[in-house]
Amino acid sequence: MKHVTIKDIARLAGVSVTTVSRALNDAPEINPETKERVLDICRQEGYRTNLLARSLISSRTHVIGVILPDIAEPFYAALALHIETCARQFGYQVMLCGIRSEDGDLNALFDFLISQRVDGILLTGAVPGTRELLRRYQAAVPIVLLANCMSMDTAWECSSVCIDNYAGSRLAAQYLHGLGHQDVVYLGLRRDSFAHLLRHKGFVDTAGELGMQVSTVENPTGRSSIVAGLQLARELFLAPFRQTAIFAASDLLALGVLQAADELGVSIPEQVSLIGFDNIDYAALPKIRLTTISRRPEAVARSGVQVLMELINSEDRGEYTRKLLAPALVERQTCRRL
Amino acid sequence: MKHVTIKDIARLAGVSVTTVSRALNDAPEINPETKERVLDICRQEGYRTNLLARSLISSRTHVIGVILPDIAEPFYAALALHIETCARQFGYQVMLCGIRSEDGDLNALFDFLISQRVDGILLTGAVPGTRELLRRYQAAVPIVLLANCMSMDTAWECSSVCIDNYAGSRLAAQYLHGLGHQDVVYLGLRRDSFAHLLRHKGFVDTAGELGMQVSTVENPTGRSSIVAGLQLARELFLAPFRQTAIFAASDLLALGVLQAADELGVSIPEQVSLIGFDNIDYAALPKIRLTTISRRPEAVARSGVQVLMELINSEDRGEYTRKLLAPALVERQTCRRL
DNA sequence: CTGTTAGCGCCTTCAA
DNA sequence: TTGAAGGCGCTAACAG
Repeated sequence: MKHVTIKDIARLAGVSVTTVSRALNDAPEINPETKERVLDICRQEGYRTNLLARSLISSRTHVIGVILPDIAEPFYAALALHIETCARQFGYQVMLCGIRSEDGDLNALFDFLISQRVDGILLTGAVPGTRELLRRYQAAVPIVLLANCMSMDTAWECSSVCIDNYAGSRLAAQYLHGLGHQDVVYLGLRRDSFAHLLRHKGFVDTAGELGMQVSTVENPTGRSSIVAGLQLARELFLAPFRQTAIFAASDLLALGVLQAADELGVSIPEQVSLIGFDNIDYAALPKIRLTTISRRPEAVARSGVQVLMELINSEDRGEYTRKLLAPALVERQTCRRL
Repeated sequence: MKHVTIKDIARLAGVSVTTVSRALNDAPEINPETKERVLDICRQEGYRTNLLARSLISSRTHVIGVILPDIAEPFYAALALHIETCARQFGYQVMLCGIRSEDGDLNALFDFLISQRVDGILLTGAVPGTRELLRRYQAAVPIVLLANCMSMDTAWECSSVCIDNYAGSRLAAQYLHGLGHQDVVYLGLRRDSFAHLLRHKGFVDTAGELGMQVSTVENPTGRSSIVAGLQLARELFLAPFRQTAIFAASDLLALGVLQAADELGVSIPEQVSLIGFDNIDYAALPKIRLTTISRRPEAVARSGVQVLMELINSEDRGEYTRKLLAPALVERQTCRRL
């Protein structure tokens, strides 16, 4: 592919490359007529600025790198979509990078992005080894952590944006209490995840304040999947069961609960109310209609991009912004008033 | 952000930049010891090649642009994921660009990508104005159309990879016939979409050959959404209804059909069998379990990347590769044997 | 208003 | 085996 350069245009227009450059960047010191003539030739010849060359000088690429754990997961897909939309409003392009758990060589990915001279990086999800990554790369490129609640620990020297997991569960507890539920189960506690620990604490604390009984079912599988939810719920439903509501630690678990209920003839919400956490797209489906807590991907994305932009445009590093966003209750049809 | 350059390293190592360059690109003409010493200093100083500079010379960025209509649509999310995985195997990074229908200025997007000097572009989905785009940009950058069946028309001078929509419906018809269905409905024909026209033709042709009756319900809404499916199916179920199976032109329509059936007490598959088209993630959900035709995003992605790589590495343009991939039947629980 | 010169960071001749 | 010089396409001084 042969590309037309500023030099070609200069030759064709009979002017110097500087003049062409000025025309292109509408600089003030240029004769309007010359400018028009030059621009005409540019259009005619299909000239397109070589951004590589420009970035080489300005050391600004107007590209940010976005690292997602898995774009096929609906929450991250939504996040990606909104990041892109928002970044574009700032004149930025997104370079999207997925990491699969197997070959997850994040170091290589960071090296690549920095070599590519991206202006900043959005690292989403709670990736193992994040701290190490920050220590190694934060000096070389602005980084903002997204949807990673560990980063809210004051010991983490970094900027981050995350939904408030604690407040989310609080919301769920208050909602169930408002519907008259007194005896509920928290299904799917994962001790390996900081986010889940927070969710659990928020729920238990609030339920306690409101005088509700809560029994916790742990999820030992280490994954919040539909099958995990299915298994946990089966055990729950097969034993004598007095609780009136279930708070599932994630929507996928909740879907598993729905399936178990189906199998065992437990009707939701008539016999048991169910509320999830995440508000993944599936939750809105006709046959699902799951009441849940939204992690508000759009708000997280917008805020994350903003924080990153500020970081990019600020001179002094070493000052970090942290945002904890309020989650939102999405009421659908899996909870009923007692 | 101050970056270490090859020059800094040269100074620190007491050699010339050329030598450093040779060490970095493991060129043969260099003393192994010098090389080690230089590389040590590079590591120590956190040197990272400036790919902008390198690309400026090589005029290869090892980046491809991928344009998606909507990353939040499960099919395209899956496509993106696999494109990225596959491109990486070729040593390529992906620059992902979503286009929202509103501001869909594809010309600007193409200009940007070309300015960014991406080595090639994957344009996915059936975007209006594709022909015009090809005419304008194909000379400047290798382009491959993905999941756009219009491009299979021989009048289109371009490379493309697409699932065989005709064969997909054929599969559906044969499957229903095999189960003993003789009288079926094709639900959701959209005359504005070439893909849908093909799906319809494939179904009707095959049904005819097999001696089945097929009645077609058109979808006038112009969108294959859940609500569209819901409305069409309501009308269908409320009138006297003798058919034993429904082929929905897309999975979203099928989800609408499921909801209508639920509402009106029609049980699937006991009273009516249902088969969709797409195999979106939702289709596999516990409470859905929709039998459908897969568009095989992984295969489409892999093939598309391959074709693009060949195009990038070949000298002569003007020769186009087209691939029509075979779809696959995904049997779940919404069809029954008569 | 316009052109000349220099340089961004790197690679590639060509000489030493 | 090493280095010096030139240039990729562009912008930014500084003269004219």
